[in-house]
Amino acid sequence: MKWSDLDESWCPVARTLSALGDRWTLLILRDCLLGLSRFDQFAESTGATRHIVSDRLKRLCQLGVLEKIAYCNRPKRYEYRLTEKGHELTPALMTFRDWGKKHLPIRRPLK
Amino acid sequence: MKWSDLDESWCPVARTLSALGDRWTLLILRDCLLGLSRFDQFAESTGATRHIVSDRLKRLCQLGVLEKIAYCNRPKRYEYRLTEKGHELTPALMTFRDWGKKHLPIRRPLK
DNA sequence: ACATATAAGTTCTTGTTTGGAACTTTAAAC
DNA sequence: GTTTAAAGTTCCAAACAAGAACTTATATGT
Repeated sequence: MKWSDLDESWCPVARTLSALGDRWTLLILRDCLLGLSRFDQFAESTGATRHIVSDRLKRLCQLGVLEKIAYCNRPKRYEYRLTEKGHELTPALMTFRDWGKKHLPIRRPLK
Repeated sequence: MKWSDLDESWCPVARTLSALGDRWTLLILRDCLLGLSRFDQFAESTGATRHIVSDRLKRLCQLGVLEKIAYCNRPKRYEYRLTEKGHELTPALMTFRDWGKKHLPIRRPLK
């Protein structure tokens, strides 16, 4: 079964993961919660390639999780903002944050 | 940047997603919460290939999110159970469940 | 006027991951 | 001794990702 076919699943978790559960997408949403909103910021902050950032932002807008807003007209420049729908995912990211803090500590190289 | 390099990120969300945030992994954890525990059950329920199920179960055990327990000795057969560490991810899956129910309704074909 | 800079992408090539089906192993059941 | 079952592994083709270079539109400095 292809991943994208999960959007027709009876299970709401599967449908959500089909939409958001690939690599990078949730990381871009983390950035939005941290206040980032521009293409180059997402690319730098996440480390994803520009190609991926472009693809994920497009899909998040189609889903209504983000909205694309012109913040400058000449030249045309856009930023991306979480919608209410997008904000409703915050608790999941909080859970991942807490879980990571607790169970995946950074291994700092000893000096 | 490669996805797996995120495990060294300063950000706990990124570290968690590096561990669990690929396709299928969270879906296997959903199955565990629904009470499934065996290889073939995961393969059938998620729709992932056996190859992927094998890989993800291995990694979830290494992470300590699941534990592999023999439930039969001759022939050797194993099942997978959520650890306490694994159970702590439940709130994230609940959020995805609620979000999917609310925002991604199933489009049933009209008869 | 001309070169440089900036933001938001797109394109190209190469390498990695996934999807689907078939095969393997161990042992019980018919 | 053939079939069944669970839990994997192996193989190949197709889809996806990584990294770098290129594009477009405009503003800024010299």
